Amino acid sequence: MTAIPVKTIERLSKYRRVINRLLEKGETYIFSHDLAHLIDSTPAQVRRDLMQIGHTGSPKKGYELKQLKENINALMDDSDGQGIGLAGIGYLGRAIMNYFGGRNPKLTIKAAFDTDPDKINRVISGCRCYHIDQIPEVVKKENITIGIVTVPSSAAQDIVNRFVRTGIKAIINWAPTPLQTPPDVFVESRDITMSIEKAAFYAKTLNSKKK
Amino acid sequence: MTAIPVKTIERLSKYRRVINRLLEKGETYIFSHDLAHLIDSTPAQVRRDLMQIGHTGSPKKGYELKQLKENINALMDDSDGQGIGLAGIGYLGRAIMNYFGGRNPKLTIKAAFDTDPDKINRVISGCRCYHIDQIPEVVKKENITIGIVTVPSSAAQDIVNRFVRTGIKAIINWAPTPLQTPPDVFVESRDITMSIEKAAFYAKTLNSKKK
DNA sequence: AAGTGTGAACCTCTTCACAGCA
DNA sequence: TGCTGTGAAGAGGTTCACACTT
Repeated sequence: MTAIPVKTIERLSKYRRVINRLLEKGETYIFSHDLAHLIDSTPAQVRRDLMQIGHTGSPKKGYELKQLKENINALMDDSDGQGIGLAGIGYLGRAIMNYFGGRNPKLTIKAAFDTDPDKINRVISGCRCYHIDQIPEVVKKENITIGIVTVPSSAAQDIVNRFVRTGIKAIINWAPTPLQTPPDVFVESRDITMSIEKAAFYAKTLNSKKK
Repeated sequence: MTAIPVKTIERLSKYRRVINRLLEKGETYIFSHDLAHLIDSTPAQVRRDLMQIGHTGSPKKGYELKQLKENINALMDDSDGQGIGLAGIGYLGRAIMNYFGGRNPKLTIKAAFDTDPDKINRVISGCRCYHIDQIPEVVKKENITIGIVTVPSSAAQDIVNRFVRTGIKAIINWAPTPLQTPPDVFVESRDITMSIEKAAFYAKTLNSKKK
């Protein structure tokens, strides 16, 4: 058996979100084409993804939602839960804290780090703030395994080095700069400038196509 | 000649950013392996990308930076400039306005839209705020061709419909919900939950690998 | 000698198409 | 009949490997 494709992992996160909504509404089964519609994908893609995680359905009723949710959880969640540490309490950091807080019971933002003395030791958006020098102790104490970087570009590499040194193995970087990390660290970069410039290019292209 | 791959467009945005920095430092030429290192890519990838846009270098000196910048601009920029409209003035909206303001001379956030009366007609992060009912007039007046959506999920589809109705052809969506759009509209979705859950999965996987 | 330009191989992911099943 | 499960084909993107250039 080969590893599950990255793109499938991404979609499993989306499936789970809509499945939770469906279960709350009292639904029990779903067909691949309906699930596909809800995450803006295709029926063949859904069937292929569920095949990857070994979930099977029936031609008559489709996929059983409760079981499917459990199968996705079993693959994606750590049974002990995982902590998240966020560095950089600006607008972007606060947006993420507000948005993500309490959304996933196995995944909690446990600590925010900054250098601004006005923020340290306060609780902002439900999250305790610490000085970045406290990263080693707090990461250990709170079982933090994921680091979020929302500091300015100039500070990003330093923060990442601190995270990596304490053993963090996955980083999400919103600073518009590439990072040096060891090969066994997963880095996801979300580059805002790049997104906007890409959209601008396609806006231009699509506009020039109209007759 | 076939179209330029999406991934190449993404990297061209990154090349341009580092080229601007190099030009400011007075550099004039660069080799593919050095440029690759700066955006965390490979020499073969750089040569392939520059081939796509018809830029050529010399074995002796590499690629001429000023000319390369101009070639990327010629492909990516609209000579008249393009306006951006942002809907949803929360933390995330402000983060984007602050970060992106003045960064690209051909690409300006011209207007922010919200429904909160306290924000309307004020200038926030250097950007004039309007009520969302004013989208049609402001989009026309300011030549807005790109829409950024940072409203809550429940409001996202309505905002997108308003943008699409005024002729906007490219949308960047930060709300964690799929959008219904006509096929000739480019949509880029930046799903924060998905990013974090993906990172959590790889954190778990990488941690269980250590002996 | 040390780089570029590029056909071809390779890899990853998506879609097709159809056998099998309830 | 209308779905699922899946081998095979296709599309898109990356890397290899080497002829060519200075």
